[in-house]
Amino acid sequence: MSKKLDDKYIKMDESKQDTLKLRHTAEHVLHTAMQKLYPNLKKAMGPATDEGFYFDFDLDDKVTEADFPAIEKEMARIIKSESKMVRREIEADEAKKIFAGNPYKMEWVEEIAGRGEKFSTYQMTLPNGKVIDEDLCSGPHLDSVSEIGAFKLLSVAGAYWHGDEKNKMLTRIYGTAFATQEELDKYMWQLDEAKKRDHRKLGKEMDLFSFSDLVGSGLPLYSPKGAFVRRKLTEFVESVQAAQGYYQVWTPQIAKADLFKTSGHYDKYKGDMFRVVSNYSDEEMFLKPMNCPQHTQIYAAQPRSYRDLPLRLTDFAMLYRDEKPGELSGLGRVRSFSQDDCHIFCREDQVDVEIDVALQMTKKVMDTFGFKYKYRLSTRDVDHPEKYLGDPAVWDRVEKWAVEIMERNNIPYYDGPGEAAFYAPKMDLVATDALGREWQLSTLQIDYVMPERFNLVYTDQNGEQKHPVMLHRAILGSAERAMMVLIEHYAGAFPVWLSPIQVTALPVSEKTMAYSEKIVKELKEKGLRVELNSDADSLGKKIRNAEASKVPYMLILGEKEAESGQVSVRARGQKDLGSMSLSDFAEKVIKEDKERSV
RNA sequence: GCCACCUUAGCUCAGUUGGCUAGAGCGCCAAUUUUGUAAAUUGGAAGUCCUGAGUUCGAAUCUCAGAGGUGGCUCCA
Repeated sequence: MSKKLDDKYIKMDESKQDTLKLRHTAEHVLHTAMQKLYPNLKKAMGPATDEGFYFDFDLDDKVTEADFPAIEKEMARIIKSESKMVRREIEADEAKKIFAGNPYKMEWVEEIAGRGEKFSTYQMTLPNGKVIDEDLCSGPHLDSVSEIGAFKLLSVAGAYWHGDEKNKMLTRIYGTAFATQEELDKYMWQLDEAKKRDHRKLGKEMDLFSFSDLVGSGLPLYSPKGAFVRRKLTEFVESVQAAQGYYQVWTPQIAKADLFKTSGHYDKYKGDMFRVVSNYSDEEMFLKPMNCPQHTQIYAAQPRSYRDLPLRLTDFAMLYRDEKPGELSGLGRVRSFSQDDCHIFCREDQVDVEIDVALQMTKKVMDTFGFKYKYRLSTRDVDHPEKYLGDPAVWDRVEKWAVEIMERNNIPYYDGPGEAAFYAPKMDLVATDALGREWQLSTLQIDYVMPERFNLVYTDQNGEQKHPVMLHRAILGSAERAMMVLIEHYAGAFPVWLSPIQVTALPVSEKTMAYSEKIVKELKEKGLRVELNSDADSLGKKIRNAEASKVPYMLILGEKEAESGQVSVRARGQKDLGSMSLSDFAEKVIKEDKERSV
C-alpha cells in the first residue's frame, strides 16, 4: 500500500491486519483438516487474501465442492479443539528434515537458507500438548484457532505451482473466514447479490447484448437497447471532452506492421494482434489493438509550432486484440472493443495543466455514476528493466511526477509496482461500485517514448525542433468494460438518462388503449423514450413485467385518467407518485434526463 | 494456451445402471376474460438433446475429437 492515503486508510489497514491473521490461521486449519482426510497429499502453499484465503494441494484424489461438507466438518472439529498456534524458530538442518518428503516446502527451505534467514514454523497444538500439524510459515497467526468465529469453503480450482503452466497443476481450495457469523452472512449476501447483478445474466434478460458461436467468442453483438446505452456513454464522454477543446478524429481499423514496429508494440504484442492479409501485396498488416500509433501520424501530418500545442485528439474507434480463449469473459474481457481514447500532444510546460483538466473531467464522470475512487500509480518492475523502453532517468522523473500530481489534486493513491506500460508509467483509476467491488477504469500516462520513436517534433519559440510530450488518457477505459461495470453497479436499473426506455405506458384495459396511444405519442414528441404495453395482460402482470425490465417510470392509464386527462405515475421499486398532468410528468423526466453533470 | 466442470424448446432447468414416441415452469400463439398498482383461465405450437466420428440391436445418456460457456491459472499496450 501507499505511503500517502489518509488516516482512515491506515486505521483500516490495522483492522485488516487482524482479519488477515484470522484468515491465515483458518488456512492452517484447512490444510490440517485436509491432511487428516487425504493423508497422501503434499502441502504447497497458500495465503490470506482480501476476500478470504486459499491453499494449494498436490494430491491424487479429485476434490470437488461435494467434498466440502466433510472438509468443513473436520475444520470445525479442529476449531472446537481449541488448538494453539505455536511458533517455533528452527535451524536449516531441522527444517530440511521435517519437510524432506515435500518438494514444494523444500524449495522454500532452500530459498530461505540461500538468503541466510531464520526458519519459523507454526505448530497446531492441542490443549494436551499434542502437535497435529507443523508448517513452514512466518506468520502471524491468532493465538488460538477458537477465535475463528465463522468460516466457509467457497470453491475449488486448478492452479500451477508458481503460476507457471509448465509446472504441475495443483488443487486450490478457496475459503473465507470472519470473526463473527454476521460478517460471514454479510459476505455471502454480497456474493449472492453480485451473482444476481452479473452483467452476463442481466445483459441477456434486458436484451442488451449477446454472443454468437458463428461470429466468434469475445465479439459482443449489441441489441438496440444495449447499443443505446453504449452510444449514450460515449456521447456523454464526448460532450465532456468537447467542452475542453478536445477534437474527435477518425482512423482506420487496420495499419501496416511498420507502424507497430516503430511504436514498439510489434515486438511486444505481435502474438496478441490479429493479422490481416491482402490479396494484392505482401505487406504485413494488423487490426489495430490501440489508437496511439495512428494518432502520432495525425500529429506528424503537418509541421507543428509551439503555438499549435496542445493538440488533443480523441477517438472511439473499434480495437481488436487476439486474447487467449480462456481469458474471455462476458464484456469484461473481449476481442473487439473501443476506448474513450485521447492523446494530448503538448509542451512539457503544459503537462501539469493538461493533466489537472483531465483529472477534473474524470472526476465529473465518476461523480455522475456515484463512484468513489483512488488511483494506482503503476510503475516499473524494478527486477525487469528490460521490459521498458526509454531513458530510465526520464522514468524516474515521471514516476515522481505522478506522486506530485496526486498530492496536488488531493487524490488518494497507492503504488502498483510492475504495472506500468512498456512505454510509460500509468496513473490508473480504481473505482469502487455499489457493492464495494473495485474496477480499474480510467488511465492517464505521461509518455516521452512514443514521440521520440516516431520522431514527432514542434518548432519552439527559438526556432528549435523539440519532441512534444504525449499524454495518453481514457476516462471510462473501454465502452464494453464500462457497460459491464455500470450494469452491475446499477443492477440494471440505469438512471433516467441512460435508460433505453424511460417510460412504459400501461393501459388498465383495452378501453383506454386509445388514450394511452395518445399519451405515448405526445411524450415521444417531447423526446422521451416511451413504450406502450398493449399486451392483453392484467394490470398486475403489466406492472410486474415493467418492474422486471427496470424501466424508471410506469404510467397507469385507466378510465379515471382518461376522464381527467392526467397520468398516474409509478416509479420503479414500488413508488406510487400519484397522478399529475402529462406536461408536469414530461418536465420531470426531461429534468432527470439532463441531470448528469455535463 | 493450461486444469476442472458444463452445453436438452426463446429462457431456466428435469431426464434415475444406455430402452425416449424427450418433459416441466416461464415466454410465445389463439380463444375466453376488460382487468386499478408485482403473475386471470383454457387450449396450442415449438427440440439436428452443441457439432462430428465411434462403441452398441439400440445413445440425450458411454468413448474420442472439435466448437462454445463457467470457475480458476497465466496475461491484459
